[in-house]
Amino acid sequence: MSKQELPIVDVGVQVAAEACCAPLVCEPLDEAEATELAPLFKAIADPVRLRLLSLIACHEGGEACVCDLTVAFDLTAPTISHHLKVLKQAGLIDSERRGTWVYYWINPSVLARMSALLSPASALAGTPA
Amino acid sequence: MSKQELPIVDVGVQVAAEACCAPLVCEPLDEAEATELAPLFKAIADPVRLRLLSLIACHEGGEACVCDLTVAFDLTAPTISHHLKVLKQAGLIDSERRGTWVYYWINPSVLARMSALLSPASALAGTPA
DNA sequence: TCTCTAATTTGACAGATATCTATGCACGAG
DNA sequence: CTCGTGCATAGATATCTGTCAAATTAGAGA
Repeated sequence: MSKQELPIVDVGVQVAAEACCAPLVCEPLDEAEATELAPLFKAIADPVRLRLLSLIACHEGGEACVCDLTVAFDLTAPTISHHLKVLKQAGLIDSERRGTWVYYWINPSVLARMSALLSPASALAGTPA
Repeated sequence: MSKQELPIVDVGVQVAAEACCAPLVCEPLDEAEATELAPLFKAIADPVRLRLLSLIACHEGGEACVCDLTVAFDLTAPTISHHLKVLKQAGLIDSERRGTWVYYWINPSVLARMSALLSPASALAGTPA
């Protein structure tokens, strides 16, 4: 109990980096990493963009036309376009124009990186390496 | 500096089952789910809060005192307090006062849920269908 | 060419957010 | 009880964000 009373000030705890993208729970994020990662989460920190991402990912062929996406919302086309731009600038999706339509698909590696960062504290509980 | 000892702690372990919510890529999110999930990502969509979460998760004992956290930033105490409140209201962390100090620890199950949602687009990445 | 449709860009505006200073509250020590 | 410290809240403000209407760009077809 007395142990918990003491303010063991030891913030500089740098637990030897080893893994390429260590989960949040394994090693403290430095300022640079946090600054780089936060915009990724900001990009999906919106209900519309979360659904857009999901709709694109689940769409047949792994890609979706803007017209497919727009009809799923009660929002105007410019607004959908804006959200797609945010997702694209974050690197979460990419797009290509084919004739009249523009198609979007997700970038799985970025999503995987984000997932890994949040991955279970379980790794900490029992992982050897 | 060569701290190798891992703080293998048991932080209120209650890892959510993986099957609780389908990944983004398996099934389109409906509006209600998106509205519920977006705030979780919004909570970590900030460099300061990402680092706070990481610092707390990595801290010895799985919990950290506010005083430990404040010194890691060039921000005032009220600002840190504000960010901790945002994280807590999102359900990502919890806290308790013990004597003079207030301690924060992360809620692994919420983090696990978020990770699972973004989890491997692998299904999608390899499906030419 | 001219016109129609798909999608983006621009400009504007209400609402949210990050930060600070000043203040208040809850402890523990005298 | 009084004082000092750790932390939270309140209020103020500058900036960012989501949305729409209007204008613009790009391609298809007559």
